[in-house]
Amino acid sequence: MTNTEAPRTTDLPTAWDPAAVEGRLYQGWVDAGYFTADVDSDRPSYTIALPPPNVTGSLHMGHALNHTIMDALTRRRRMQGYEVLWLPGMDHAGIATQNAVEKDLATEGKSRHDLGREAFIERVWDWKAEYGGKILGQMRRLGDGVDWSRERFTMDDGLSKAVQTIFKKLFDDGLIYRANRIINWCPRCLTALSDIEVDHSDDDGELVSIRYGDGENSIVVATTRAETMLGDTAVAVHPDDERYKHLIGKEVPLPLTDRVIPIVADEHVDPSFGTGAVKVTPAHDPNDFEIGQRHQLPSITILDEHAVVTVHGPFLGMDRFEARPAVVAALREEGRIVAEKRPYVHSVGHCSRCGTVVEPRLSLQWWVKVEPLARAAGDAVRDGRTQIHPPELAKRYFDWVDNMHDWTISRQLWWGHRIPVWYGPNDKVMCVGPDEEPPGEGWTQDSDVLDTWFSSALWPFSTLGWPDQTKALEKFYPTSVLSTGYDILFFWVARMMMFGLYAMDEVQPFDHVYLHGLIRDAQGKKMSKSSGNGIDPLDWLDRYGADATRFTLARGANPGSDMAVAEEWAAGSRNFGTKLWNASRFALMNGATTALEVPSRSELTDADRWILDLEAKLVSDVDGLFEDFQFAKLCDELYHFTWDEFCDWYLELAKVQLAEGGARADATRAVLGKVLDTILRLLHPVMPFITEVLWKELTGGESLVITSWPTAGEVTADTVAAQRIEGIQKLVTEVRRFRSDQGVKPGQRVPARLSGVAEAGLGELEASARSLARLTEPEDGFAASASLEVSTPTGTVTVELDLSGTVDVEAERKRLTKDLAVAEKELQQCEAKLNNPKFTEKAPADVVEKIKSRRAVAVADIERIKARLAAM
RNA sequence: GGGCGUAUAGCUCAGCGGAAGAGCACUCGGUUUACACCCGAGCGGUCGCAGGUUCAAAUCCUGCUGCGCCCA
Repeated sequence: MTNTEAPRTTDLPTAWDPAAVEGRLYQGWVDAGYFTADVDSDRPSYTIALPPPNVTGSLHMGHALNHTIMDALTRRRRMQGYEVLWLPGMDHAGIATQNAVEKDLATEGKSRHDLGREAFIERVWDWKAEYGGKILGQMRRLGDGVDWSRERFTMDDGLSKAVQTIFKKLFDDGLIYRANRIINWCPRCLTALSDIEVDHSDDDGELVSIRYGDGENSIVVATTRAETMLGDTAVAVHPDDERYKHLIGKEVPLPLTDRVIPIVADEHVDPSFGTGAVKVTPAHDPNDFEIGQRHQLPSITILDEHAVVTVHGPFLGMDRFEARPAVVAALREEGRIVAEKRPYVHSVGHCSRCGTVVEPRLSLQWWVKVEPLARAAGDAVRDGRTQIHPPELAKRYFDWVDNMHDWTISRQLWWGHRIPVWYGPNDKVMCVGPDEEPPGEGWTQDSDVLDTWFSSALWPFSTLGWPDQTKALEKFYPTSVLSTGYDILFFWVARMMMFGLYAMDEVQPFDHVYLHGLIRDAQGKKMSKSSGNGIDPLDWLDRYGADATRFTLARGANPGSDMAVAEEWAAGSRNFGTKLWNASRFALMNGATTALEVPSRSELTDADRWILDLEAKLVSDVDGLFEDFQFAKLCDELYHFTWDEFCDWYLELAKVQLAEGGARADATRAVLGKVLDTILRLLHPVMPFITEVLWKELTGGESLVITSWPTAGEVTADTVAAQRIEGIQKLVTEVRRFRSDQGVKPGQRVPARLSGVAEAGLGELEASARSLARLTEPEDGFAASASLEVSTPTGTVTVELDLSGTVDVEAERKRLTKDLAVAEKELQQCEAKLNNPKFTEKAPADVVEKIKSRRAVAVADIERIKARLAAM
């Protein structure tokens, strides 16, 4: 604390320039070690594992929102005295990164196969060193208070060891197996994909009906993928379908081939869809595969890994999209096309990484048997070990984990964690643990790598040193909160839950899951490259600063619901920062300080007590809203208090108190200092930069980052002060309204005589009221040319003004007529209720009382206004 | 096809049983010694539609319609 004697001046520049200050400030915090977590601390821990961004990615609005939330949460806990660990890092993004490097290689006319596996992987590491992790620098610009000393990457040695450890454990427990099944295959990335790496969209296609067989023994099937008929091994119908009962068990010749295929009965066929008969291609459709299994049908693969036709004949070598019309044309030639529908809109799966249409493909892959893991993941939420916010989304989580399909984890890539399984002579298979030697001669390792999510599912504990029993793990696991968008609840949250519970002896990976909404444009539309409505957060950081960007995002963050953002929102937040800046400058120029003790309540003015009470309520509200993850609401409260209460009213009232000088001015400086101090502390988690600068100037303290969070004390209900301020606000507002209606310039001072002020208990505030309403004392020759009566909670005040004769009677009549209409409507509503005996009988007494007093006020207002109008 | 959510001022959203709110936009007036990124005043809504419950419904229930999301 400084010994600054009030009043003093301030060195604060006249405007807040974020670009000039933020970088330096941030580096200062990092250098001071404020964000470094201490495992040996005896403070309670608070941990957030940053959802690792993709190593190839850069900061987008979704990140900016999520990072703002996590930073706000951790900064508050740090101020509350927790040992905070916010752990940063990235994932290796198998497909995306490999694609990026292969694209690079392609410009040199090379493929990864030209380099060979080892050289290629080296090349990826080089690429990462040079281009990867752009986002880490962008996080600094946002102000993320992460512990950089603990930064992790999913391909690090330690995390790779964690991957191998859990793979071995799952393998030994029989939860990992290898099976030949239909998987989602990307013919461009040349790898398997899990269900959730496939995006479905409604695309234009075609529906072609084809007749198999002839005459009575013929049957018509419909398909959107005519080319797959080359791999048909049956036609299926529902067993109860009267139309086809006679055909069950018979065979039909398959057109364009020399094969005949059976007609089988299967309960899963929907008789009402199409013709009720479906062609069965077990090697190229997941449902057909199941039918094939049930009826022991052969699977004929007709497409290679690039989705090029491999069956001999006229279609050999054609791409699937080329083969489709060719097959239809050939069938038409034979007169087998019964109907064609184009366009036929249907759901088509696309690779989430490259957009290529996914090809269901029969292949041998590694799988995680999720049933026991998913049940545990559901239970952890069901029994409250992990809480989902907002709770409505828990249902979606249960729907997912309770109906989860086994997870394909092998990827036909080079960049990633290689599957630690070796194949030896006589079909021997061996899974190698992290501390074991791979088998020697005659054994080869599986060439595939693991899904990136397999390693990021370990993130909350692999980053803390698992499988070693580290102090960090002991101190910081389970993590406190996982914050992420609800869109990756399934992708990632469920998987972290499964692996966390499994690896950590049923201890959940996080106590709370906070799910925020998605960012949309000003019209509520999804941001996308194609519609060009995306906003780059870096642009906002450049033009409005980190605080404004963060405040905009936090202010829109209502739990679980999407938020629209636009330029104007950021500008509004910037304006708020400027307002805070200027208010602080004013306070400091007038000697606001935290070095002076706030005097006891009896020595304070109504205005002082009023603002202090509001401040206490603000602390309590904001504190509670933080606990509830209600970022939008807490931002709104802070905005409203700062601008509408503190700036618009208290600062104006304080001007009069400061002008009084002496003890009154000193008390005011103390109150200004206290309230401002609280505002800055409360705002710091969301707007760390501007609050830091202002707070240091106000208090001379080291840093707001390590200053204590305000504690919610007793909220005093000083109704006298509250009513008097309400009265003075009413008085000032009515005078302003009158002046505005009368066309009196805002700055023009008007002589006025006030009566009834002391009787209403507003004597102490009269000077303030005059200052705010620009009213001067009546001078010699004062001649009231207009007057108005203002009813306040504590009495009616009459204001007589000398407008030098020029009174716009028509404007005044209009104003009074409008007031009268409002009062009459009010009276009518109150009477309607009170005249209803059921209301007076059944409604609670306090409600009836309230309506009665409202009626009384309305009656008095009507009487007063009517008298005025009559007198005009 | 199944499930979930939502419909409130021109726009984006709060409010979720007892007097319709905010931000932005808009209109008018302002060199008021913190701030024009500002100040003051104002305009603007039968709370999607139709029923029901209740003394009382934007708020609870039912149906309908529109929109959105997830899953198949």
